[in-house]
Amino acid sequence: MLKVYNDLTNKKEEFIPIEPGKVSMYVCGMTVYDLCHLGHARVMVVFDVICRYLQAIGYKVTYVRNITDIDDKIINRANKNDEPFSELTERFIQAMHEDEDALGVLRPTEEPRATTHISEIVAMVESLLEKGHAYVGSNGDVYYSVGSFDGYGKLSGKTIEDLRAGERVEVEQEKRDPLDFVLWKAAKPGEPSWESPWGEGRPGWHIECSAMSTCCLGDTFDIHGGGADLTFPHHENEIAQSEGATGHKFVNYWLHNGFVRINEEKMSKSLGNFFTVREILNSYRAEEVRYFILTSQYRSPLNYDNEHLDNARGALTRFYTSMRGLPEVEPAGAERYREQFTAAMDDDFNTPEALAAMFDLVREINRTRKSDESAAAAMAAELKEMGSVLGILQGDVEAFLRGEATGDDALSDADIDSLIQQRLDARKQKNWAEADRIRDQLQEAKILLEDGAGGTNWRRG
RNA sequence: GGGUGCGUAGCUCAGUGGAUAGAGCAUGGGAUUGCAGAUCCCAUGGUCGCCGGUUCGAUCCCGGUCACACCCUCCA
Repeated sequence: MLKVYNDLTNKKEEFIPIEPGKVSMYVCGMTVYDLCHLGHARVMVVFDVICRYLQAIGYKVTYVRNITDIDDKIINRANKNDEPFSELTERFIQAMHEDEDALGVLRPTEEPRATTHISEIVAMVESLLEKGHAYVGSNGDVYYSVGSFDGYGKLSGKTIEDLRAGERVEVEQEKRDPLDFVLWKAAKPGEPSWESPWGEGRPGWHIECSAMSTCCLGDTFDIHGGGADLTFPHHENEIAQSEGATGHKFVNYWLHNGFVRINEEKMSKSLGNFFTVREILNSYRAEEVRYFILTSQYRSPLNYDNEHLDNARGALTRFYTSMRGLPEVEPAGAERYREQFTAAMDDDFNTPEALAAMFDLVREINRTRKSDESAAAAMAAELKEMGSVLGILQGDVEAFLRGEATGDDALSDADIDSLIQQRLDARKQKNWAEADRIRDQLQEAKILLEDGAGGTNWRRG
């Protein structure tokens, strides 16, 4: 039985979809004015794994993740670059897709963009106006009237009084209440804009998610996800908008992932202490980054540290080493580990615990392979299948362990094979000094040799 | 100040109302190896933040307290 931690109730709850066998899920995606950083990667990987697991246990998942392709930051960046905003966003959408692909993140079912859903957004704003949840300011902005919505604060656990007490924003003159937020922003001269009943303008940030999620998944859907910083105000406002407009419950389960931290500080664009996915992929393999993300439960903070990425390499090496040299056969023989794995994932997608189950299986494979290679191979196939739910261990075993030659003076595979052959000859003659010299020489080049019963394996360390 | 979490092995993290609290890495020993590596076995290592309550029994539930993080402003 799958249980998920629901931020709406602050409890772990049994997951019951609206429609048996199907799951509708919406995740707040990127604002595309810059490259993805590790925080974005975490959202992508976490919800990718959630989606994969839901599919693995038999659900047909409709996974929608939006792209915010119009907002202040985009306009500012485009102005700074002196280019049309749409060129900027196209470029970073493409970059985002490249990063996702690199990280093995499966594409969502749909990736709606704000600029292609203006009519749905306008329709929702109109509906909110009709129902008395919104008003038009004299400057042409349309605002949501927070006080008109009874349930405001139910997701973030705040009350309107608390919010007033913590008020830190300059009051905008047009707003009737400082807590009100903009639904439709009137265009200033030269800004990109769309027609609306209230004049030329563009959507506010919160309304696009309400409009697009409702449009793609219906008034009520199963799961809404995103980073923890979106809980308030973004998701709170989405609830107010959607429930205000449709009169129906918006979302049954709210899931938020924790932050990536670096040096005990939140990694964020405003602090400028972020690593882009690309930078990290210069030093580490995508699978290592993915593994690193999965070593913590999705709601917990994730501390960035090179040492942790190095550990990821070690752990994956252990996984791949257990599969090395075994034939590809039908999975079998790992029932108890599979149960352990499923129990972990059923418990709010507990990937660290799921990985522990896989480590237990690795030991079992290594124990078994000495006496019964075909049984070990079947278990290795089980391991690979579990890995597929997490999006790891799908690569070629030898390719992973041997890695890629880097640098101009790096040895080619052929060079290495030739040196290994020379060493084998030396060993046959019990010329240990020469054998060890070759091994040390290879080790200088980060090539580690492993003598076994079936010959000598090598890997890059 | 308000909200939401969290505090478990040296590090990163799991877990549980009850018998010796687990994993990976790290450390020590053994097996294997020409030596190593990989692997297996064993071991070291935790007063489960602190105080109190409920209970036959709490690390786990409840209350309080301290520390930390995030949110209350754009942010994944």
